[in-house]
Amino acid sequence: MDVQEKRPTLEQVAEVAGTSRATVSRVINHSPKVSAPVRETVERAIAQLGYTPNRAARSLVTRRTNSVGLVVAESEQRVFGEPFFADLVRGVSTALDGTDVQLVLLLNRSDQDRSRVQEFLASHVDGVLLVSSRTEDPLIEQLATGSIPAVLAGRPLHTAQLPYVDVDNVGGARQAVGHLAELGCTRIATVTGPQDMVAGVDRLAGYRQGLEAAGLPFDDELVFEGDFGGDSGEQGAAQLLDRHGDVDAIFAASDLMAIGTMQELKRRGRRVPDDVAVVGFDDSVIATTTQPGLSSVHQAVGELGRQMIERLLELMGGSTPVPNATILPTHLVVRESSRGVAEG
Amino acid sequence: MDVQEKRPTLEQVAEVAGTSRATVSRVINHSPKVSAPVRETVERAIAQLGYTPNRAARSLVTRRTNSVGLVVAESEQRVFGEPFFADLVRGVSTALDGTDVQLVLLLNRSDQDRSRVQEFLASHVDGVLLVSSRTEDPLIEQLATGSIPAVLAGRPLHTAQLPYVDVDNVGGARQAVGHLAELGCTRIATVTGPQDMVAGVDRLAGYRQGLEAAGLPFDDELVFEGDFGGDSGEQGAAQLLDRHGDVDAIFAASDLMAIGTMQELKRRGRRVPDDVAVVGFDDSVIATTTQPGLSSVHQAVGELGRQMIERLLELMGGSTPVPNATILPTHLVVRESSRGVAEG
DNA sequence: TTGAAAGCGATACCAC
DNA sequence: GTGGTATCGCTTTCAA
Repeated sequence: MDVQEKRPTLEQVAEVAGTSRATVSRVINHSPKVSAPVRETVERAIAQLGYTPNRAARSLVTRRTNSVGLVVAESEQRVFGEPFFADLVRGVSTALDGTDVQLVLLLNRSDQDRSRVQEFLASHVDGVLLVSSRTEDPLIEQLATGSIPAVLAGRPLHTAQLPYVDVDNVGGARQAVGHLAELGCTRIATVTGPQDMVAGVDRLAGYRQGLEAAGLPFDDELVFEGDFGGDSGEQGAAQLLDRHGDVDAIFAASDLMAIGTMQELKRRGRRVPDDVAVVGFDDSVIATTTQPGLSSVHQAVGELGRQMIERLLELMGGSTPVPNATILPTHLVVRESSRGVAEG
Repeated sequence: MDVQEKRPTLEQVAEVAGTSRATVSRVINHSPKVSAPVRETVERAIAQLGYTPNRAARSLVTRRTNSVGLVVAESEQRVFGEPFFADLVRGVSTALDGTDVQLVLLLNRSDQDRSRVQEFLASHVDGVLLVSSRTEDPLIEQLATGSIPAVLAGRPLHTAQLPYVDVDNVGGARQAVGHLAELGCTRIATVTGPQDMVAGVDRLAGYRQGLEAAGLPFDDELVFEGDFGGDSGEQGAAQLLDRHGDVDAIFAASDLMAIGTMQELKRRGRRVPDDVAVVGFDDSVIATTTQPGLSSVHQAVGELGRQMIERLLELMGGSTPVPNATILPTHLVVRESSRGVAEG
């Protein structure tokens, strides 16, 4: 019934070490005000008893929990589709290694949950990492006005009240389009992401910039708004080709959409890359499993997690919460779906 | 600098309600020994002040943390590859909804970490979910002898000391092979998983059972041991075909290996499914993105997580830890990679 | 049924 | 430097 083993307390360590609680506490917290010999004695006692501090007792007085919450808007297909989530967690977890800060996971599904989550956060974690691309998420606003340190994954669309870390969506998309242009493509279409998500908006912006840089005109009709899912890729390709049969390249804002695109192209007898070159975004595992291999923009998701923790720990350490941004570089990985078009 | 807002305490609630701490505590903990009118007054006061109990203080006296740890052996390609991890977390998280038990994530990478992790678990969580297919993981042994409730994801190979939840790997594999046999295939090879992981062992066992049920002979030479990764699928297919050119079906113990297999087949000019039918295991997203679509054994990973939490909460509630097993059904999802072989 | 009071195990302030 | 001690917010006897 009883969950915990009887663990030694500060008191007992003190007794063994022949000193006081206070001193033992100082040793544990690496206070400089302890003489070397005493410290040594205490450390021996600690080792001997296998003492570890009771977190609850400590939290009670310090008013800190030594844990950070990773809050994920459960609705996020983008987050849960593909290795994104696993990579993020891995990055965060890696960065937390050796800090004795623990990671608490919170998925808030419904909007009803929000107040519960919010309440929980306020009293049970020292900091928050928020993953929510729904640009209007009220939680963002609440965190911004609240007193608890928070860092966002991804640029918030409206508020810039909170520090955030994001990958260079614009740059990645621009690079992808530039690459297609260099290949000699002149009718470059795009299946873009939802325009109420920043990643969708930014990748579209990058697409425009890429066209501009290549001296190609922007054409509304060459844009299809998908939802990052595979089906919307198929629909997108279908619609784009119906509208403009001369499309010779498609930039899809996600790998899943890119794959959908390639499937539709195949269905229509268009060869990839010979007739239509395709580039995706994410560089997920599946990009390597397609036939032909999918060129894609790589984003360092693990690094994203690592950087978020770094920022957060800074804030928790007392840095003034200047809303600042960290943008991680993205780069294009070229595979067969966009290779040898010009050459071939 | 200060992380916490000034939150109301029991004391304050008591004052507002015109009663004592003790009574308020009873109300909060749903003790029956409180008169209706008093209870009502107290509840009003709680609502008015927006009171929520301080977890640390509570833990300190109850010696329970109200949190469970999800421990994942970081090395697990199988766990982090593909949606497995995300699905599992989602399932666990769903099951925890409304329990006020929080989920703490622990990835232990190196073996050195293990003692740290072990120590942490002992003092900071009320229960443990362990995901580790390394059959000899010492953590299993330690948890089995320890006093903290634990549930395993997947059948442990040697010890049956702990309750576990697993998917029906054997049945799924058997079904896959049976399906291939029904299609008329008679030389059914397999690219199996590592034989030091239970999932690998069980899926191979299922393969054998499937052959037997179909009246087909088992042949060592038709078995290649992969590592669940895509590359090993390619190697496997290559080696199997080199050994036996007449292979007319391949059952791969993971989707990634199945895809590798299909790539190698294509490279050799073997058509799927016409020349060689292929079935994978996992039924992950990528199974739907291949050309042709990959038939695969579906496993309910989310349900796995849900069931694990259910077991764990039972144990934490005081059930005697009878090492028992829960096996979740798997089922085959047929797609093009194994369709119309007999018919066509 | 209700209230007073004794801890739970740490931290941190205050003397020495 | 070191030791005593009040304190954190809650649960839980023990009396009343």
